[in-house]
Amino acid sequence: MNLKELSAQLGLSQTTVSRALNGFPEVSEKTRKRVEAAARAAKYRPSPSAAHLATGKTRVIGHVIPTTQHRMINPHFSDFLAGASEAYAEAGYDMLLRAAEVENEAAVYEDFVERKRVGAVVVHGPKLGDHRIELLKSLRMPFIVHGRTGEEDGSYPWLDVNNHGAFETATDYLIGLGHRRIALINGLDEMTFAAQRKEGYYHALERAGLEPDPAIMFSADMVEPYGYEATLEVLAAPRKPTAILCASVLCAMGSVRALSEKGLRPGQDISVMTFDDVLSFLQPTGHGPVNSDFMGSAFSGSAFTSMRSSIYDAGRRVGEILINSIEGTTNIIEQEEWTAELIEGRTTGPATS
Amino acid sequence: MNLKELSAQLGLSQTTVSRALNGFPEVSEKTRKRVEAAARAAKYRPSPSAAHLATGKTRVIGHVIPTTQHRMINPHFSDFLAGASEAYAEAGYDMLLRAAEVENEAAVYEDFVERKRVGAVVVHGPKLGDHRIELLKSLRMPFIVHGRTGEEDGSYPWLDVNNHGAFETATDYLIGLGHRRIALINGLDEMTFAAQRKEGYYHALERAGLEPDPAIMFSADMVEPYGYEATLEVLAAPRKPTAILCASVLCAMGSVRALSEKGLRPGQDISVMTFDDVLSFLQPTGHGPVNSDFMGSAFSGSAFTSMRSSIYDAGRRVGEILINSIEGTTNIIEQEEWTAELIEGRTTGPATS
DNA sequence: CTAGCTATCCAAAGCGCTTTGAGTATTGTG
DNA sequence: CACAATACTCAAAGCGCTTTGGATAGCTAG
Repeated sequence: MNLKELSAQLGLSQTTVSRALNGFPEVSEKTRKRVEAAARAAKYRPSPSAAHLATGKTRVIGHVIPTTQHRMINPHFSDFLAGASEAYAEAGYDMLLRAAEVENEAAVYEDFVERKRVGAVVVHGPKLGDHRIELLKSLRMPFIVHGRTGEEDGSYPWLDVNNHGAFETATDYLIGLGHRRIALINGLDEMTFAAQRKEGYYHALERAGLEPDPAIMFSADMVEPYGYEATLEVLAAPRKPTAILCASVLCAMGSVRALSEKGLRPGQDISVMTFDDVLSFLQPTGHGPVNSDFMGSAFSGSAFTSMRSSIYDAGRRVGEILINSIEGTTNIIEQEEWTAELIEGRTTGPATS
Repeated sequence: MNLKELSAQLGLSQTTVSRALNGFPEVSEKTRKRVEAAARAAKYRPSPSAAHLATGKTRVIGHVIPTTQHRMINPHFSDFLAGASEAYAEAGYDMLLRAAEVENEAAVYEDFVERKRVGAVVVHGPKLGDHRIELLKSLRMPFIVHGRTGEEDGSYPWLDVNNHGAFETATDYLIGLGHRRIALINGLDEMTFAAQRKEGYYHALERAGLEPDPAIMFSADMVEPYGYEATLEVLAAPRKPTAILCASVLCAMGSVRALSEKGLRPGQDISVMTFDDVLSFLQPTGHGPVNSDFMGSAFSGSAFTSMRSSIYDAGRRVGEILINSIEGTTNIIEQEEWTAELIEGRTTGPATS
């Protein structure tokens, strides 16, 4: 069923039907009702391609997913996507995913613009001084960044968590427990979030009169084996740290694995603290297996002492902001900083050695 | 730059330019070269919407992601998507994601068809006797299933791993090590893959003259806390099993966590075996942190004894098959069964007690 | 009673592409 | 050399929608 058929069936022109359906004031309430009823009955749905061609607007948001060794389609990324796609769906938008090698990401954006493939994009994993921001501005493609580039010039929209503050708070917390030597298992240094977390960590150490030690600071993609290996190194360090601060619960899981292999109990023999993105596959299900109730401890739920901020919620909110900005009348550049919440779990305790 | 401008610039008609670019034989090789060069120089790219409108074809593949408590956008799902999206990108296709509640999935497919939003879809997480297959057939929407519905009637395309065989092999392997009591931490019973795995497990037990015991069989969404909780139950069982068979490395991680909390060493005090989807965030990075080389053991890489089949590769292959089928001339219904590979790790050993 | 509004509705153009049905050179054949 | 076949090329229609620029009818005001 298309517009032509529907309007023929109603004995109206395409113009009137289109206007009735799109809420224009030039059509009487009576006919609008009639049109809407008929459209519903006939299951009429306008073709997005035709609408796009006619208006130049498309209700599709693009995301490019990088395809390198640093495969970023990891649980963090996918939880974010889940949140964003729900926001899109509620607003009648769709999410378009395109895989591309990192060095080709610019070409993809150009393609998006030239073909008018999407109406906006969200930028993932911003680095310090990320080129993509300028590119998108010059292409006049609406966008929002999940994270920041480091330049706080108010010139582009973003949503980010207060990484600096989160790691400063975490480090303060550990110091408050008496820890003087705290290992840092961080994300990749070139990523803004990791750089800012490291700064927060430095800041807290400095205020406490502690010297940061590069020998117990690590930087890599936040995967489980990394947390494991880095922790083994930490344990082999000449002066063994009494606490470990991780950038992701994935690393922290690896860390705990290494510890238990060495017979160390987190929270007692050594403290482990982490940033917690509330990854969905680590949450208690609320369902549980057939013969068990499940609302107990969960790995990331209550076990880890952590700085918590849901990346799923961030995705949702990013979607909302983006859609508001491309639909909305306001021209303000939204920048939203979330504060991670300190959760006291069972993996930290007073410094022992 | 659009077709009209480009052809004006070349002094040719739109017809000729379009045909030159789309490889029609009616245009001389000389003009084709000239057109291609000009198109490249002008960075001309045809509008997908216009092409769609004109041809009725759209190079977009739809995926619907369910939004319930059983949040399926988990690492399994996202690794699959990563693989598929790469296959799409290479073929010039895009991936469209739409979030929907499970009970609304049918409505989404109807919407896809009615609006011609996508050219094909891939069906995730098939259940026994899944309704979606018949729906898609009746809607005449090309599709492929990742997994199976249980009906092996050759009437629809799918790609799946040999779940039955994988769990039969795994169980055989454990029995071969002397285990007589093997716990099963399975996926959700209504999912075909879980049902088939359970059958494989039953089959092997039966051949060995062993009685399956519902008290040590679990069924739930395959998340980490589930593996943890189920393992605690296993350990509390009247007659404690000597081995645990998990449906995902996520469960297995939870299982190992529970074991180490109880002071049990996997592979020595108790055996743990799992299906391994080769999830990307559990693989060794090959990069490693600044001060370490990383090619050591990885959680899922070499540690677990497992039945291994990459879900990322499956996504890639599904993408390829689907694109071939919608572009191709052949009309055969592709059905592809992969065999999971037995990997001997360090989490299994002879039965002890 | 009629000009001037307002409230409704409509025909047709246009978005950027593909494709049908012809038209014009160009070449080969008897 | 005439005619048919071949090789290129093109104008125009159409995909399904939105939107511009009227047109028509019903009312109010002068």
